[in-house]
Parts: sequence; C-alpha cells; structure tokens
Amino acid sequence: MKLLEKLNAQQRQAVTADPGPVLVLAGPGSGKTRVLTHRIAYLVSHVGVPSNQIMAVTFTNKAAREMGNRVARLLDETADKQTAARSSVSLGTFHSLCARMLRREAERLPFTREYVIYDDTDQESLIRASFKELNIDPKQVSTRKIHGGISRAKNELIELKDFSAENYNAEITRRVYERYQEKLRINNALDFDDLLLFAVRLLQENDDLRLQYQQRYRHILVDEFQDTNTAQYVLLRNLAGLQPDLFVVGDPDQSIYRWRGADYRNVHRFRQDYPDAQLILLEQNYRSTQTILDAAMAVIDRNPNRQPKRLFTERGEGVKITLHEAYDENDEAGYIVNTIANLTLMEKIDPGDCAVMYRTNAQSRALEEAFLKAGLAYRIVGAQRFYGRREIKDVIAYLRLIHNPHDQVALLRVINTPPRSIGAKTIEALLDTAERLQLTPYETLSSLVTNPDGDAGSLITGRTNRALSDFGRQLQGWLAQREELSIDALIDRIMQDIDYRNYIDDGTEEGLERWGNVLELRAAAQEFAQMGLTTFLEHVALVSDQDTLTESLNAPTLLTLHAAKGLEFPIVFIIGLDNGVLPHQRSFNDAEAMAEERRLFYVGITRAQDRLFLLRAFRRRQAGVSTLSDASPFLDDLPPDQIEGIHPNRYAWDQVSFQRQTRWRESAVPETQAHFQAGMRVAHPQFGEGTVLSTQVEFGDEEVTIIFDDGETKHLVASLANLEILTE
DNA sequence: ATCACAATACTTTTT
DNA sequence: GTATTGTGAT
Repeated sequence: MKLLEKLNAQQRQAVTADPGPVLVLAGPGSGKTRVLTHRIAYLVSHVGVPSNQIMAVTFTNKAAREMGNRVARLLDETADKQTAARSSVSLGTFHSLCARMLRREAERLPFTREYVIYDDTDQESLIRASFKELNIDPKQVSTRKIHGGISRAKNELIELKDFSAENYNAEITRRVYERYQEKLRINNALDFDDLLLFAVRLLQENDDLRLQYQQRYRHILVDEFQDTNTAQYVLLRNLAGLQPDLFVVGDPDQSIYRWRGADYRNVHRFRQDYPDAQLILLEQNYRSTQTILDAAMAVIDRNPNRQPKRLFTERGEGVKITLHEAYDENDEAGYIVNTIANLTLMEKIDPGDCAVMYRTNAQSRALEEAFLKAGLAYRIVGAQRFYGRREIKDVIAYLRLIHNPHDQVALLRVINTPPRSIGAKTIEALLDTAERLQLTPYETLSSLVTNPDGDAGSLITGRTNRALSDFGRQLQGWLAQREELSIDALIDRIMQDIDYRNYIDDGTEEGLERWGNVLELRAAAQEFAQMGLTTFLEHVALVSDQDTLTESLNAPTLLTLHAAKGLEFPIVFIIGLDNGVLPHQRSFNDAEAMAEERRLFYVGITRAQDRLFLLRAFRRRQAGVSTLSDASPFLDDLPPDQIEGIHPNRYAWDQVSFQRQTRWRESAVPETQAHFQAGMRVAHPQFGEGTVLSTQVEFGDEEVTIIFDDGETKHLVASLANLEILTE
C-alpha cells in the first residue's frame, strides 16, 4: 500500500490498527501528527469510511488547517480522487467544534443561536462588574485569581449548584461565579469554558442527541491528547459511545497547559476507561540529532513520576549545543541577530529555518528591536494579538452591539469611545435607571430617544439626557440598517458616523498603523460577507493570532515556548534561561508547576532539528527595573560534554569570568573587516541615500551609522542592510 | 461632570 | 512598556 510505504513498523501498526480505542504514546519528533493524518487517509481510502464520519480534534486552528492539508495531499497521492470526501472530515479545535454544535442545538439551551463568545478581556470586565455589585475590593481580592477559580471549576465541569465553598476564598469565588454566570446569560454570551461545559451537558442530558452524534461521528481522532482537560475528556467519552473508534495521540512529557485545566492524567484515565485499548509506542525520533535528544532526555529525566523514555535517532550526533551568556536582554537579542546573520552568510542557512523561543511574550520586545535595528525581517506569533488591539476591540464591540444591542459589555466599551461626554457618572445613572425600570441599558437608551420626558427621562435629565439619547439615536440608526448592509459596509458606516479615524489616527506612525489595523479587519469582514455577522464574530473570538503566521516570508520566527508546541525548526534559539524566567518565578513554590516549566524547556529543546542555542542574560530588565539574574537550574542538568560555551552557573557570582565570557564571544565569531568608513556616500533600498557617520566592527559584523538625506540617523548591520557604496 | 495628561502599579503561558 | 488611577483644567 502506497500510503504506508514511508512509515516504520510502529507507525504502520498505529495507522492500520483495528477500529477501537487506540492510545498512541510517543516522544517528540516521532511522527505523531503524521500517524494521525495517515490514519484518516487510511480510514477513507482503504477501509472505505465515509469521510463525514470522521472527526479530528486539535488545539489550534492552525494545526487543524495543516492537518486538513496533509490529509488532502495523502488522498491525492493514493490516487483517491474523492475531492468531496476529503473536504468533509470534521476538523477543528475542541472550542470551534463545540461552538458549532451549540449553534446547531441552541433551542435546547439557555441562550439563542446568536450567542457571542467573550474573550478574556470581556470576561474580566464582567468579573469586575460582579465585584462591584458584591462590594468586593479588587485591591484586596485579585480578580484574576477569582476568574481563574471560576474557569478551573468550569473545566472540571463543576457548575454553580455543585460548587462547594469550604473556605473564605471559595465562598467569594462562588458568589462571583453566580453573578458572572448571570451576566453572561443576560448578555447572551458564553466564555471559552462554557463552550465545552454546555456541549458536555447537552450530550449528557439529551439521549437522542448523544446517539445522533455518536452515529454521525464514528471515528474520532485527537492530537495532543495530553493537553485535554476534564471537560474535553468527558466530551470525547460522550461522543465516542459504546463502540468507539477513538484514536488519541499524545506525550505526557509535553503537557504544558495544566494551568488552564489540562490534565495529563487523562492518559491514565483513558487506559482505565478503555481497558482493551491498544497501546502503541513510537520511539524513534525523526527530527533531531542525537546531541539534542540527549540534552532533552537529561532535562526531562529529572521529573518525577514519569515513564522513562529512550529517544533515539538515526540522524547521528550532530553539532554541539551552544550555550551563551549575554550581558543583558539587548545583548542577548544582538547575539541572536548576529548569529542568524552569520549562519545565513557562512553556512547558507535560510533565515526562515531559524526560530527564537521565549517563556513570556514580553521578551520578544528586545528581539524585535534588534531585528528592526538590523533591518532584518522577522515573523512573530501571538504577542500583540491582532484581535486584542484596542482599535480592533472597539470596532468589534460596535459590531457586537449591533448584533445584540443588549450586550452590556460591548455597550459600555463603545458608549464613550470616541468621547461623547458620557462619563462615569452618566453611565452609572444609566445603569441605575435601567435597573430601577427593569430594563436593559439598551432599552433604557431607546426609551430616552422615543420619550425623553418619560420614566427614564425623569431620572436622567439635562445634558446627560441629551448625550445619551443622541447616542441611542445613532445606535438605532445602525440597527435599522444591519439587515441591508454587508459587514464591511456596516463597518464603513459606523466609522464614518463616529469619525473613528480621526479619533485613533493622531498623525503619528502608530496612529496610522492603528487605522491600518481597522482596514485589515474590514478586509477580513469582507471575506465573511456571505456568512453573516454571527459567524464573523465567532471567527474573531476563536481564531487566535497563534494561527496567523505569515507562511510566505522567509524570516526567523519569534514565538513563545507554548506556541512552539507541534512545530519544528532546523535552528532553535531558546532565550531567557534565567532563574525566574525559565522556570518562571510564579512556579517556584509549586512542585507540579516546576515540573511543567521543565516540560516547557523540554518542548523547546525538542523543536530543534540540527542546532540548538541556549541563551541567558546576566542582567535583565523586568517591569522597568534592571536586576541581576542567576542561571536557570535547568542548565545544570544538561550533559556537559555536549555543550559548547561556558556553563553560566559557574560564573553567576564571578565577575572576572564575565570578561572571559565576552572574549569567548568575540573569538567564536569570524573576524569581519570594515568595508565602510566615515564620509562615504551610500544608498539603502528603503531609506534612500545618505552619508556614513561612523562604523564599528562588532560581534563579527560591521555596524554602520548613517545619516540619511532626509535627516534620519540609523544604525545598520552592514551584511544585512544591503547597502550600496556610491562614492569613496 | 468630563477630558487630557501625569503618576502609579503591574507584567506567564492561551482556546 | 501598558493598563489603571489621580489630578487639574475646562
């Protein structure tokens, strides 16, 4: 069979396993996702399963998309030309599949099919509002903790009625949970956890539906199974039915989402719940060199309570791992830019083959600056989330308000953006009035428009009354048009009416960029013109920026260790190997959290195919203040003979050695000669012509300072900037 | 009462 | 470096 040709015996065994519960446990780089996609193709083309009976679940939309592409390619290769068949595999994240199911079955649920999904900013504002109503001071009790407590409860399928409060903290959580849930209901909104919770309840409480879904999806496949939480696991069990073909693939050592409820013990549960499940292990690694695997094993072997794994490869030893201690985070970033520059020049490595990984998004800043300064392109995953930007949230809030005028969170966001003289006091008056008249805030606004002297009008008077009714009138105007206008036309209309461009575009570069973001959102809305506002808003809530990597650009990728899961790169840099960053400070007092930090490092190491660079900084700015940092304890666990560079822990308290460290850095990088000198006329493809002010050979590369003819002064790395010498 | 700007406090990871 | 709060001017 052509489909199975390129697979090894273990992989083939997994792909062709008889239908039934199958648990594939495998290390990184062993072809887990490959096995999953081959299994789908195998079911369709060899077993003859209609593809619409197959459901495959992953954790990001990007992974789902990629899975779809791979399956399509495999079916093409196996000469199975059922184009229709391949497109009907249900592929998606747990959340998107649940969102669809809830939409379909909304009549049975306590919300309408037009429900919206609240992201965490929206959720946070509901928590804040609940705090206010309960007279809880957010300074005394952290909203995030309570929010986290509610989320954890929901992930464990603990609804309000089952929530027992055995201590003070839990009692507060219970009270806020109650208010919060009520607010979601009033707003016809769900949070991420509700999507799972309601889907599980729906299947549990409706025998007919459960059977219907079980018959519809006879074959269920799950990737990254170790990252499922209780709700997701129970959902799977309900979907799977009595004779399940449930094929799950995972690696407990790569479980990195415990903090959002994921429980790798689901792997044990699976074995208990399905005692006849076939267990298949994939041991061979196809990704990394043995050096990298040895380092990865040395790190992960320190974790207690795990099944030891031997990772082996036929790729050979490979190059040693490079360890580098930089002076601070800027130096760290500079080292990376220069190293990548050197690799691309000297070893003809593609910039796109490099990835830089870090523990926290904030660490990307120094990197971005360094890349920008060098004039080198980069791709960044997540970080400043597109849909999290202020201007995007504003526009979406307007759309959401028009979609559902009773959406209070959206209303409060836009009611005074841009400022229209509706301040805190006025809003308070509106909400008070609404509560007294038993109306939603929108209804109160409407009554002010139609009858300014009516019940509401008597409570809200004068300037306040006029400001509110003006806005109410505007809102009604949009609502009247929502049926006839497409989403992008609606955006145009709103933007024009509120003069939004003038509000965000202050003439600065950022202002222009913000307006550009609005236009980008408008372009996205155009694509959804046929599908309607509900679908568009769902897309906006569930498609994260982790999914929007520009594939076309051949440039290094910057991403968090979490976002790196499931990816691979020939060359990987992991930065911030400092105690407090990786492992993160907040994990110090929790052994399980520390184990997870270690797994995170393990995930990072095992992303590398050929070369691994580990970096840390002697001094690091955090929260504005610069502090000295110790090396990460994880570095102690690396096998010394596979490391090149100096072990940072030996120098953490030794100032003299720091200079030696610096010397090592200089000698490790090939000498570069200066090609430029002060006074030279040069031309840059972007910045135009200019005069060289000074030049300096640094880190094996030449850094040139140029004053361009438009008056701008720039520091550029000569090898990257593509400078042309005009005159000597 | 609202707005603009300044001072202040806080910063894990994400569907 | 950013979200929230505080202050003075309008």
